[in-house]
Amino acid sequence: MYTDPMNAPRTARERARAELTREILAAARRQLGEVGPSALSLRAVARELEMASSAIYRYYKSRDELLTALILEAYNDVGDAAEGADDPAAEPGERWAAIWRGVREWALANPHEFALLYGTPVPGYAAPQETSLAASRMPLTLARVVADAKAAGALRLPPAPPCDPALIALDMTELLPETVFSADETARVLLAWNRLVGILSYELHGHLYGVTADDAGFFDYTARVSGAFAGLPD
Amino acid sequence: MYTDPMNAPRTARERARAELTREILAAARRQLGEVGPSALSLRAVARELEMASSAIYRYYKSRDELLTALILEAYNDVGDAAEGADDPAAEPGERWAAIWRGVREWALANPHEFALLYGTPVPGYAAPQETSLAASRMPLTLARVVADAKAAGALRLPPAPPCDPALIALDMTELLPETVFSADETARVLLAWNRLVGILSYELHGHLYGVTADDAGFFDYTARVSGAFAGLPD
DNA sequence: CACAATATGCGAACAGTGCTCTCGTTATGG
DNA sequence: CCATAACGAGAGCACTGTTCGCATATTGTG
Repeated sequence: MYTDPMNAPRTARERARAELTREILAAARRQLGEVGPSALSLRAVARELEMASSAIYRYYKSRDELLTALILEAYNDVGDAAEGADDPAAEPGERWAAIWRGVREWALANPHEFALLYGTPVPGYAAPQETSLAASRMPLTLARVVADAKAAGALRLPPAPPCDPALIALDMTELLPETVFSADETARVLLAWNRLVGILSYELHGHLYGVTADDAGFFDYTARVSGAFAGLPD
Repeated sequence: MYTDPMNAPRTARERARAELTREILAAARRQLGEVGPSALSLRAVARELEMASSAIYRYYKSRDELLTALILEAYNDVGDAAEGADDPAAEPGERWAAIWRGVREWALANPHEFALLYGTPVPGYAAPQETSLAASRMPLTLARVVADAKAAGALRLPPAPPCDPALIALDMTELLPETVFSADETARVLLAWNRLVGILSYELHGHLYGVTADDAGFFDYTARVSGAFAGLPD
């Protein structure tokens, strides 16, 4: 966790507050890993920390705010997993597959966090700006592979129905300044991102039961298909 | 609702029981449409029906069982939407797009039901046999378009990484006896089904905010891309 | 240093929830 | 006709998120 030196806690009280805020989040996260988002109980978190349940409200205004903090953390976690799995020196196809596998491993190890991010949204959550930035880290890691391949002149887009530029609002050039993406390329990357999350949702939520015989293998196949569609060579 | 004539209610009590069972489900569904799965309250359902909350338990053993009944109903609903949107006499591409649009309209009109089916699973979910049959209706509608195109010799599979047959457990021939699907074709249909659900999840859960400029248009584009990948002509 | 302002922790309380159990009442089948 | 089974109602249990008032501890300031 990065601490802004300008806003560093100066008094003992502020220091204790920062620490307890993190401890509450950590306890909530432990509980989340065990019981899932819908069963996350503020009172149980308070019990684990041996404090009154009402004291939690000095640090988080509501259960939803605590969940939002967990969401932010989880977005950064999956972003870390994606970026950590990427080896920029490798071949595009290998980079792509490694990122996909990295995200899958994170999702299998943290299914409740994954559900928190990509499953049914919790009742009254309103994604703040900070969240959308963290949320973009994982898909950006995918996009970077495509961008690098394009910069190297290695992008090979297989034929497919074209995407009307008017359908896309996202300006990829803002996020990856050194590359210019066409609407078609942007759309293909978006679909790859959606595919990665979609296939993991299916696997984690049991929709592939009796359908696939080898989930890991089918996942790798899906990664290859998506990579090829996004224009990665071989 | 189909009533088995062999198990038709014979006594007044059985008749009342069947009716009340349906009324409870209907009230639960009304409530589901308003507040979503996680906030569905058994007691509120009982209030709406002006009965004691404990009386509900004579008809559904638990809240989860009531939710399971709602899941079954929702699977059949989306199956109805898909089948109802399909015009077997139309061109494959048109059939495909119509089914996709039909499912999207259902999902937009019933977001909580959609979340119930394809979002985070509720606590103790145990999908009975009946559920998986109902769940297969929508994807089967997609598969039928591909099967018919193949039977007409119109299937044009664009090049893509091959799918190892060992990865697939589903035997499509069991579901569509008149056509023989290769593992590759089966995989492509599976991915199309996953794509349809995935893109709708993104749209409904707000993951496309600031990304797409025209959700309906992007959805149609996604349908075309998926149809082409599944081998539908034009 | 003294003091007012503020931050914090606690316990009680409120309105909910799912669910169980008991207890009369009512309908059913032998 | 009567024992049995089903049923509805209500009380109660163990929870939940959240609010409120009160006591205590820590501040910045006069």
